[in-house]
Amino acid sequence: MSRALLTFVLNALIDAATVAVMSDEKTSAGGVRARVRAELTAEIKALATKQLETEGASAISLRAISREVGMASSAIYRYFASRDELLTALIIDAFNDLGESVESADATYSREDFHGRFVAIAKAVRIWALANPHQYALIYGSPVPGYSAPQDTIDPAIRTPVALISVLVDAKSSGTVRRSKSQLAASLHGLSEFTGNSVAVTELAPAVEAWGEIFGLVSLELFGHFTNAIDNPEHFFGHAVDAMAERVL
Amino acid sequence: MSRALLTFVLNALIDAATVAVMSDEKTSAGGVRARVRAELTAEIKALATKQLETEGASAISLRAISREVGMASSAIYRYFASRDELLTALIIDAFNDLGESVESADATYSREDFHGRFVAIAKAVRIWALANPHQYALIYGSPVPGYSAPQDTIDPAIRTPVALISVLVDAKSSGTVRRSKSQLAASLHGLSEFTGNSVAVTELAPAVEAWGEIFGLVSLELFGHFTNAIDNPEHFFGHAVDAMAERVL
DNA sequence: TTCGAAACGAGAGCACCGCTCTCATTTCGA
DNA sequence: TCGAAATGAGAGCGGTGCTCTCGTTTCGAA
Repeated sequence: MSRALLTFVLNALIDAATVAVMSDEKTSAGGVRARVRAELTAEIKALATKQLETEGASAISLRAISREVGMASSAIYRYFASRDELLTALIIDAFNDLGESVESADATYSREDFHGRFVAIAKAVRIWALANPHQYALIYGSPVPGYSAPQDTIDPAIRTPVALISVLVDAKSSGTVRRSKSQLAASLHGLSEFTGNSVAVTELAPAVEAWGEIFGLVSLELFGHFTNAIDNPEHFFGHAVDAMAERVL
Repeated sequence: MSRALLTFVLNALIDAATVAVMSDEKTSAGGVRARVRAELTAEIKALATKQLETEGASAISLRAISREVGMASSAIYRYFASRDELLTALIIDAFNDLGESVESADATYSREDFHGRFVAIAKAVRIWALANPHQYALIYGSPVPGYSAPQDTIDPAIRTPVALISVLVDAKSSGTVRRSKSQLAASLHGLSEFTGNSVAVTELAPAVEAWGEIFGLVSLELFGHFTNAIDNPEHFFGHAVDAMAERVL
């Protein structure tokens, strides 16, 4: 059930990944030129990633990259039409990287160990965020002013919340799950349909709340809002995640 | 009890607000020059705020402001030593603005209506965030690369979480509050001391979790991570906040 | 195999940006 | 009164994203 869900999402985003970066894809054929173009595109992205990891997103400069790659600043625009497009590529990579970490953490637990899977996923998010703070800020921090997420980013983006909901779907298919008391039909209808209606809206609510709390706690810690307030964030996060799992499952 | 706590914090941040913006305060005396300097400083900040609200933080440009205020681009640096310093001033303003909204929402409920106060505070955060998205992103979004919050910002920053905890402190002083099961002494010791040890660490945990969830849900909604997932964020948020209040109080 | 179209790289240039330095002028306070 | 401090203007430095043009290279279809 959730396996099918996951595979569906995975396929979707593998498709998205192989799509060309420029608006009009020029990487179609397998000529020599196409290969060197792919290599250069990858090199540009790698340099941008290095800049991101060391100096942060705002330090990513197309001119600096063009200098490092050894070509004129104007030539870079043959590969990425704008700085925003480069940023979008990095965002997709970051979402996928986080998603992979989360999925492999999930995979280390028995499919029936719902509590273990839930906790593992949550902790994987935090660990990844601490290890890749700038990437985390890039995907979960404030979006740039007029930035509206391109279609290509949404499949990678939902990978992590989908992993979390999959645990719920699996738990639902092999037992009972807690359900919140309120009526939420109006709010979570779409999400319930996403699970093939296998999870009712009332059962979904605590999971969405938990996702909000996971994201909130990680962000608060990473962005420095817990300094001088919480002495041992890892310890506290572990406790909180435990409590969430009990609430959700 | 919490009243004292609040007044303490309030006084601290009023002090902070009257402190001069430049590192070496030049606004000491009451001469004509001092007055015009204060006016100009305010005008610069107002223009920056306008830019922030319309175009976002990244669009704030000292040169553009100097143009609008009608002076040379270099002269602006007599009032704010750097773009970062201007940003910091806006951050402090935003924290205080949010704090005021939260506190006045809190004040509309009877001091003994802990549930009502809790819900009101949480909803005030969301309402303010939706009304001031760029300000919210400025204070709760990704911090700029090497940005470490100046001392002046922390008092305004804790205003909102303090309001939330104050509800807990008040509830504690006039009844019982739920306590989480785990041992958290190592993590929340400092925060407990902040409440004058009137709230035990085990009682504090759900409140911090709730703060994380409030912040997480608002951020996810505001930054667009709920699009196509949650049909009625307001409705859902209301439900979630209710659940939180029951958990905390 | 030829040849035109597409892709490419370089260079110059535009309009910005944050920030610094110098220099003349104004204001203030001892 | 007079010197020191505060202020504003201007020029300038080094950087940014992005565009346009102009040769050159490569590719694929005729």
